[in-house]
Amino acid sequence: MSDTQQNTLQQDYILDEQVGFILRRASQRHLGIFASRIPELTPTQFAALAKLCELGAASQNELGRRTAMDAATIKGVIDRLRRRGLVATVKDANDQRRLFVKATAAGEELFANCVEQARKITDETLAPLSEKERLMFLQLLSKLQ
Amino acid sequence: MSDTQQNTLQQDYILDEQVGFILRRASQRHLGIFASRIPELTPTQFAALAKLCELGAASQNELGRRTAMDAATIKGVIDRLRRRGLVATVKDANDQRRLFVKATAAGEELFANCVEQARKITDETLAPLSEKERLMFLQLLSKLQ
DNA sequence: CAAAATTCATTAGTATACAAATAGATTTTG
DNA sequence: CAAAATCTATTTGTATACTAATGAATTTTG
Repeated sequence: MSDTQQNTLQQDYILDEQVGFILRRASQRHLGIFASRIPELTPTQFAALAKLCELGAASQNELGRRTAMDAATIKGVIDRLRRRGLVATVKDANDQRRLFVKATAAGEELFANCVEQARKITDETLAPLSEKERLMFLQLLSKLQ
Repeated sequence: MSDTQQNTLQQDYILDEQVGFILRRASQRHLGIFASRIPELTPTQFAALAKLCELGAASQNELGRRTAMDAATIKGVIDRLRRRGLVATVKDANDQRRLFVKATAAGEELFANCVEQARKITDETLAPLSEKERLMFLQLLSKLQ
């Protein structure tokens, strides 16, 4: 009876043990590491720039899809990168709907200068794990995408 | 020489393999699952309510600390929960700086009604993993908080 | 005890994130 | 080919998240 009552109020639901909560905390820690190592770009800005350097160029929405950002989000990210002269946009002549985006020389240079820190961000994020654990973790996390 | 040039431009940095990017994608997937199962609360609102039901009551900042939200964030979350009558706030008589927060009867009832779905959210998030993998994953993820 | 340091809550500003609606351009289809 | 469907980018609105600054209250310290 008292067990039933306790469950009605508390239900044995421990927030700190839920995967969503721990996922959020791990993300926060990672974002903190990122901000301390690459203060001039946010993780999403860096992702857009990195993917752009990887692809060469892409339409705005296509870039959003490749970096897991919806149309509204990628628009803001590209606007801010363009304002800083790190990317340039042109209307696609073949398809008037598309906005063609590419990294500028300054954007490519900034990306190149950040890559080393980006690798350290990955290392530092995974630092609490052994080499074996890192591989296992990345393998399991990848399944949850 | 061509190898050096390629590295200068591309640097072998594959965004999709970085832990931060995969972490963000896994979070996005989890948030989608959450929204589909508990549309009446955001994950942070649910976290605040759950922690409040777990603790009984707390000051606003204390609740923020317990749910990994900074002062500015928890303020917004509590404001929105209060507007909907799910929590109530009172000035702490013993410490005039503190704002005492507790769940209302409606808040406790909503939490109780959501707990079952919350468990399913955890299950669905981890569904791509076997039982063994889930334990391993949670153990490793917890180290990265 | 008084000054200094800390804590608490609030505010303003910036940056994701996503839903929903819109308008124009392109593709698909009947 | 014309209508329907889809795609692209934009806009609006809401909700985290964090930084930095502020003022009021409390605690610590010399």
